[in-house]
Amino acid sequence: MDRKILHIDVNNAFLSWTAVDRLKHGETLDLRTVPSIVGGDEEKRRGIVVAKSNVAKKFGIQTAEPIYMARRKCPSVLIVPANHELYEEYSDKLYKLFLEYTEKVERFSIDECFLDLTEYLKPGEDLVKTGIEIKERVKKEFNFTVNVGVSDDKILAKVASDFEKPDKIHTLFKSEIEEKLWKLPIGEMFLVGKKSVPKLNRMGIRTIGDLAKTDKAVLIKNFGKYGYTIWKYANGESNEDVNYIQEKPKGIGNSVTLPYDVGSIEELEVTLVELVQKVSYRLRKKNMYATVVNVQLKNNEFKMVSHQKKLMHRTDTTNEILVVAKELLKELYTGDLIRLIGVRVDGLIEKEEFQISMFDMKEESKNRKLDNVIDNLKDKYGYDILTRATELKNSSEKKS
DNA sequence: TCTGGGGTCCTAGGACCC
DNA sequence: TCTGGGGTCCTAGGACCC
Repeated sequence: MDRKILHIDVNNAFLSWTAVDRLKHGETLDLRTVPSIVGGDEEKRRGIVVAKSNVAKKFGIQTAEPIYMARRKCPSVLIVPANHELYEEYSDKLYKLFLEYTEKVERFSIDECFLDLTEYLKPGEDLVKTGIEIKERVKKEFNFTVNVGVSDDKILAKVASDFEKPDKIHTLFKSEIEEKLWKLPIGEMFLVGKKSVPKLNRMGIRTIGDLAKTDKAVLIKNFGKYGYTIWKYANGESNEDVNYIQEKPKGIGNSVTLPYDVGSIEELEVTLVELVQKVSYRLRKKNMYATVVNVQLKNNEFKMVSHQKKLMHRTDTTNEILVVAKELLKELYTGDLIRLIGVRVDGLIEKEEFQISMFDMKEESKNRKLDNVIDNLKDKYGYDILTRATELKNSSEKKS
């Protein structure tokens, strides 16, 4: 069954949205017309390029590279901070516009959607024309541009939207793969990243066409399930559906690169508490319980380690998660200098409103009441309104 | 000059059970 | 004198995406 799919991707999303927002607030310079980047805070050792303007790209600046490198390539590059609330606002606007065309919209990331128009085009309406219409409407109504990929296969639509940027529409129907897809280097394929490219190259696979024509049994032997997946993608046979029903998250995590390498567990615990508070707050906002807690550390040599623990019973309270997270940190910590610490909750399950076990009522009630009070204050006055006693203690210790 | 943060999915090995 | 095999659950690590 052939589908009618569009993949729509915002060009330089974070940078474009920042530029549009600044223009709206009276700024006269359009960031998109100069070498500019959205970057992390260098003083806090988070200095990487998050997004770039096309002008910055012309200087060879690449996403995810350290800002100092970007500056070396273009000393006059303008650096603006990230603003996730703003991005969510623009992402929502875009999503709502897409819903005018079909209810089958999958939000693949903050700046990318798949639209399934299979059953939504009226007689005489054309998929490409609809794609052009959406592209032009976004430009006119929101003042930023998108790329549109058009196909009868979901993954091919995604690959197509990546072809030539910005503000372009491309088709990549199954009937066009030999001509348009197979000549491309293997790394252009969705899911083929920098670790897989050399492995495939060693097997003599350099283009997507080489991959498509390789015996799938050989790929499965060498890469397992992944080998079969990319073989299907290369042959335009992903057959994946547009998942327009919003799925519940499977895990929630926060991590932070510390402003300096930390060599004591007491100091790590201070950040651990903050992370657990943030993660458990988000968990409660989603109305979910966690069944697994996970702690990660990255040392000053960038080596990542993690430990996780399945809980005896599901929970959403700060204290219960914190107790386990502290145990995991103790297990993990070997005395290295630590650069990053992270906390995740996994194995999330939805809260059933009317089935609260006796255990919850007895054991959790105190924790839950405390969390409720704190959450309500955070909702009302902003997330940073409250800090725990441990954090206060630590900051006063530091001052003295 | 020094490398972010939020996710998903897969694999492999060990424990444990029948 | 040697030591099954299948299934599930749990954990650690890694690849990939934006």
